[in-house]
Amino acid sequence: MFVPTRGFYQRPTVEVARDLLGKIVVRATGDGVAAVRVTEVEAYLGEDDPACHTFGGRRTRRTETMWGRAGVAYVYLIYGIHSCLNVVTVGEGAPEAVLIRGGVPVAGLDLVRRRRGAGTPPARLSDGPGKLCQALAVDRGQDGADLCDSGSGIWFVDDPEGAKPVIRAAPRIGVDYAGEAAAWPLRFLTDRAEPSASG
DNA sequence: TCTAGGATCGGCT
DNA sequence: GCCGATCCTAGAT
Repeated sequence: MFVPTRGFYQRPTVEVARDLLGKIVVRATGDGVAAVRVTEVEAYLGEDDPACHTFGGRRTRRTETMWGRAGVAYVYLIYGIHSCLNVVTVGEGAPEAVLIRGGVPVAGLDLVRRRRGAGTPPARLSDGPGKLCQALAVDRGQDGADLCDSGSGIWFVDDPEGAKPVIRAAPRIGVDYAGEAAAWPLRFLTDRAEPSASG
């Protein structure tokens, strides 16, 4: 199974975002292995993107990971409750990233159910950024984890079924504060992704 | 120090 | 469709 090398991530963020669709996030912990096929992502374009944490060159303790090398995880806490998993792109000094917004579990289903609640419908187990992190036991402990090294406990692989997904673009979610950038079509979904209320 | 607000989610109406 | 949870971050003082 092909594991993307660092060069995969050292490319323009939108390209990486589209290519991450259909890939599988694998997460190994002491509890076992779980994996989710990515169906929805968003691109965040760094210093010139008002929706991005590093807009205007903001470089703080939280965003430090985004300023570093490509191919590592950027994980932050939102609303004091939920973790969000991002993939750092481009390279040193270019603080851009792809937010993994959602996917469908393809391995370790029992583990995912245990983490998300036994009664959760399968389609709802990881169909949001916070849910996906809960399903894969990702929190800020994974901030800075190297996605090119399976020893980090989190990495991507190609889908063995391999079919190139149909991709459509849409405005990003929850970034109304970003003015016209909120309308930029930087959210990418596959045909399998659940359409959201906003379309 | 203090304060406002957030790349969300689930429960309730 | 609306709203509260919950706490960290960033910017202001």
